[in-house]
Parts: sequence; structure tokens; C-alpha cells
Amino acid sequence: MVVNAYITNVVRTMVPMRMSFDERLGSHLKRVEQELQAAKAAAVKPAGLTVPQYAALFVLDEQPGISAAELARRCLVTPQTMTTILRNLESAGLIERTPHPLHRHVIETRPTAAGRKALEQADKRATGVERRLADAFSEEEAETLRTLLARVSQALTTDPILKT
Amino acid sequence: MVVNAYITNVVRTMVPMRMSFDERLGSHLKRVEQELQAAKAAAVKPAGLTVPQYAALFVLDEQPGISAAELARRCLVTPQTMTTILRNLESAGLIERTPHPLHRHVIETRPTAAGRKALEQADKRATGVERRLADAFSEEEAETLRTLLARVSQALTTDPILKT
DNA sequence: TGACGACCATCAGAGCTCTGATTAGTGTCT
DNA sequence: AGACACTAATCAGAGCTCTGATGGTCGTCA
Repeated sequence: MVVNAYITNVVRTMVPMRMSFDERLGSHLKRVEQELQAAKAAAVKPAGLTVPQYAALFVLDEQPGISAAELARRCLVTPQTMTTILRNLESAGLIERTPHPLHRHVIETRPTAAGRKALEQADKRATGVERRLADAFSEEEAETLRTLLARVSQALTTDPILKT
Repeated sequence: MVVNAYITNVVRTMVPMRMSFDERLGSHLKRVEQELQAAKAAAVKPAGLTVPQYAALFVLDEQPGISAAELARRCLVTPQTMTTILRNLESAGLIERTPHPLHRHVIETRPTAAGRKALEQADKRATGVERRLADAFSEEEAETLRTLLARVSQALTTDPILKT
């Protein structure tokens, strides 16, 4: 498939040359992230959780009573998205939400017993995925990968196109 | 925040130790992919496209008349997802779909003139993002990154947890 | 005290993504 | 011809994600 795209590009000399999928670092990143997402989803599913729900519960378990806005920041999603995730967690009885005693516009969220149980169950398998990932690399390789990913991040976030 | 998570884990000796976010290669991968996604979305937005729409148009422009199922495979999404994407592209007048002359159950999809124009406009800026990414790395570094990503992929797809 | 800015929560709407199920055409093998 | 397997397309339903908009609360500062 990659070869086909390449040939197609070379043959069609009348249109401007495009980058092939394989040339694009982004394609590789996307595919791998997609596979990771799928693996994690399969890992946490038996606990009745989705990956975002697992992430939220994970943070909530370490910082119970945190606000939804703060939780959203930690999970790298928007507050609106977190509202959606929390709604589903609450209707599943995995978290409970109560108004903050002092700041009435803040709602404290904490895992229920059922929530902690689901988290524990999911975490065992999710950690398994990460462990397996870590085991596939030497510490040096893992560090290289982290460094290169950080470079990608830096190249992206300093990209002036975002301000265009 | 990472430090806090670490301390929290160490202090709570009564519960099993969890992997911190920073230990998890998956977290780094996810964050970077998210940034990439955001950058690309910003790049193609002026053309009135979303990233999945851009990807679909990109493939369609090189292989006009392709089936939706084939298109889905190339774009790494399910056929159902591609149906959604195509519905939006069609109602925006960027593609047209006609029954295959021989195989009646297959529908041929091709970009319209407006679709090609949008693609061209989006591609210019999307390629800019990729180019900028590529420029941030030497060819050797890029190759290292690609290799390490492939290793991640391999570690994931051979993971027996997916069959558990 | 009152205005303003910062922040929290959430609704509305659009789009992507998945799993699961249905309908239908094609090709093969008995 | 009939049964079976494969593939294409698509509906249904659930969930995540974003942008944009609204309304409420808090703190600060004139």
C-alpha cells in the first residue's frame, strides 16, 4: 500500500509532489497511539471501564475531592469532556459528587467503593500493558524514545502555523 | 504534579504500588499524539476540513473510485467510521458517490472539484506541519524514532492480554 | 460597595470512533 | 441449484472530544 502511494506520486508529474504516508512521522505516531489505545481499552474493559474513565478514576483515587476542572487538566482533556466522563462514571455508581463545603460553585468528586474496586481491577491489567511495553525496551532505549517524543512535542508547540 | 504522584505513591504503603504517569511510555505517546492531532486540526481547519476528512480526501485523490471499505482500511478506521466521515464530506459537496457499474453493492467515491480544492489548500498547511516535524530531526534520529515506534507496535500487537 | 477578571460547571451542537447487528451482492463448492 | 463464506454498506447506540456560549461564584481593586 505504501509502495502504491509512492508510485502514484512519482507517475503523476503534473500535480505537485506530496509527502507519502510513510514519510510522515505523524502517521507512525498515530498508528502506534491507536494500537496503544486499543490495547488499553481491551485491558480495562473487563472492569467495565473505558480508558478515559480509568484515567479519571486513577487521578481521583490519588486526589479524592478534586474539582472537575482540575481533574480535566490532569487528564489532558477539556472541562466539557470531563463533564461527560464524570456523568457516565456517576450514573455507573463509580464516583460520587458533593458540593464543596466552602466554595459552593465547586463540586468535590470522589470514587465510591465500587469505583475503587473497578480501578484496582483495571489497573492490574493496564499496568500489565505498560509493563510489557517497558520490558520491550532497555532503559536507555526508553529514555531515547522519551527524549525523541519530547522533541516532537517541542517542534509542534513552537510551530508558528498554530498562530496563522 | 508528577512529583506529587510519586510521593503519594511512596507514602501510601498500604496499597499496592502503581506506575506513575511519567513512568508510562503510553502517557508520553498519548500526549504527543494529542499535540500532533491539535496541530494538524489547526492546519486543515481553514480549508473547512477535519483531520479524518483530510485523510480520506488525500487517499481519494490518489485512488478515485475506491470503495468505502477500502478507504477505511487505508485510513486505519472502521467502515462504520468511514461511513460517518463520508456522509459529512458528501453533504459538504466535497465528494460524490455513484454505484459501481459492475458490482452494484459497491459504491464508488471520488472527490469533486471543490473537494480537490479543499484538499490542496489543506495539504499545503498539513505538509507544513510534517515538514517542520521532519526538520526538527536528523535523518538518523527520524529513523531511530520510526524504529522505536515500530518496536512499541510490535510489543503491543503480540501482547497476550488482548486474547485474555 | 461595585465593577471586573478569573475560574467552575454545564448545556448545546458537531464530529469521530467504536461494537454489534442487519441487509445484500459475489463467488465457491457440493 | 443451493448452501456457505466473504465482503460491502449502513443503521443503532454508546462514548469521547472539541468549540462556543451561559450562568454562577470568588477575589481583588478602584
